[in-house]
Amino acid sequence: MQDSEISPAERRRLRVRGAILDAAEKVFAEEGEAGLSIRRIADEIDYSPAAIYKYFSSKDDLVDELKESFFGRLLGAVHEIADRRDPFSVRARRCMTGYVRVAIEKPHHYVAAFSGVRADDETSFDADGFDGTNKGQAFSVLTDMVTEGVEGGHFRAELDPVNTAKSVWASIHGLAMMIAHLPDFPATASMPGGMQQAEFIEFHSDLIVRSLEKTSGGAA
Amino acid sequence: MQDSEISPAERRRLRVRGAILDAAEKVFAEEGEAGLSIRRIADEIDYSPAAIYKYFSSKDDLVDELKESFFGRLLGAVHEIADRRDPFSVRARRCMTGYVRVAIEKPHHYVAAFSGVRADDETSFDADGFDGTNKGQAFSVLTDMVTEGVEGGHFRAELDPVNTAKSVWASIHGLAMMIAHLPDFPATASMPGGMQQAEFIEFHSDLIVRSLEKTSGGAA
DNA sequence: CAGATTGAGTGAACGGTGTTCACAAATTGA
DNA sequence: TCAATTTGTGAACACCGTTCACTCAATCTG
Repeated sequence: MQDSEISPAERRRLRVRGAILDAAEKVFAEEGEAGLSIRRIADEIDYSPAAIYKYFSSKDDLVDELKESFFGRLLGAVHEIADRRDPFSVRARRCMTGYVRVAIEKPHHYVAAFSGVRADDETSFDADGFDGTNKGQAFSVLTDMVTEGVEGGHFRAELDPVNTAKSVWASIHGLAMMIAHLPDFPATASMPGGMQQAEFIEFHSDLIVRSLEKTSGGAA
Repeated sequence: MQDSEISPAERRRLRVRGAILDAAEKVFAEEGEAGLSIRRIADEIDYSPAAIYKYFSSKDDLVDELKESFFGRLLGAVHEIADRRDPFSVRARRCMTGYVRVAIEKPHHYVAAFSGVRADDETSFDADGFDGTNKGQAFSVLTDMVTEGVEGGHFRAELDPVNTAKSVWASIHGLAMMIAHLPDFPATASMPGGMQQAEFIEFHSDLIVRSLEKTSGGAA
């Protein structure tokens, strides 16, 4: 593993490429996709707009890389939670709350990550990791969790892991989107004892897990 | 109710305004917000781009009207379902399936309707209709439904209507967004007995209702 | 009816966007 | 040292939303 493997030219190239991505990331996080322009990035790194096209074939390409890397971080967070040795029921809940929490840390990223998926010809949703994309892997974490829940007797036996995982994902995705778009979605404004954001995320996750569990009964 | 109330000039103005909205609606439905430009609309109705600014103060204004009208239709559909005299449990499920079904009829509209909400300073989510917007009303339908479910003994008594309605809304919103972005989200591609879209929407709605119900138990 | 006033519609322009292209400068390889 | 490849640039193209001075037709008023 000698770093003399890559020439100084390549290293310099990677550094500039990184600087472009960093500048883009910064602007994107603060002002979203709308505020991000090639000329703005160029300004930020003191290059001419045209220079960026020596590193990225189009703005979409550049933005796609931002999205993928964000999704990677999101996936990492969920994985990290899923791998913990907590009891299943708390682990399942934490997967969901963790997903939402990380997702809304960068609202613009999360929203954008789902905005331009039209291009994907075949994002097949099979049971296993398949298509190496981060999105695919995030999904397989969910199917694994459902399978474990069913096999461990926590979840209803008739639940199909793939469809159930999709439903669960849709539900937490919905909350993440809601909060990303209207940040004070959970805050029940005029209600004195209203829920804080964190509390609401837990409430929502709890409802989802409940919908899968065998025993429910309102144990007041 | 004599139509001589409005002058021919006003009528003509309304007709042109309508033509602009119709043209915009058509382009928007087919190509989304990205494909919609003032010049494109102007072309479509054989006017100059500048003419449109005699009817709308900005493109955002125009698009906002498209969104609001779409949300109105969505609200109408859900209301219509909520008012039916079906047994509660099927009515509750139909509210959700209906919402998703109508939402994804015009994916671009639905996505856009949630995209630019940042401006709303105070979309307070109280228990009642409040803020006359369509969004607000759609929400109140949900709180009413939860309240009815709790009072009727179908739902767990400890559920707070406002928070529960928000959670339910987030869940169905998530599915609608998923399908809007990746249309074959439910289709389990490589799985032979995979679910069709309609079937999956019902599955998802069923899971949501189950999370609220008192009795669950896996009655296989 | 004549004249003044309002409003609709226009073409041209401004500043912004993503992107391309011919060209200069610098770095690399022989 | 000379050739070749790559990096960076400035100017341009086509598009965007928007504005503004302008024309022309319809309307209201005396």
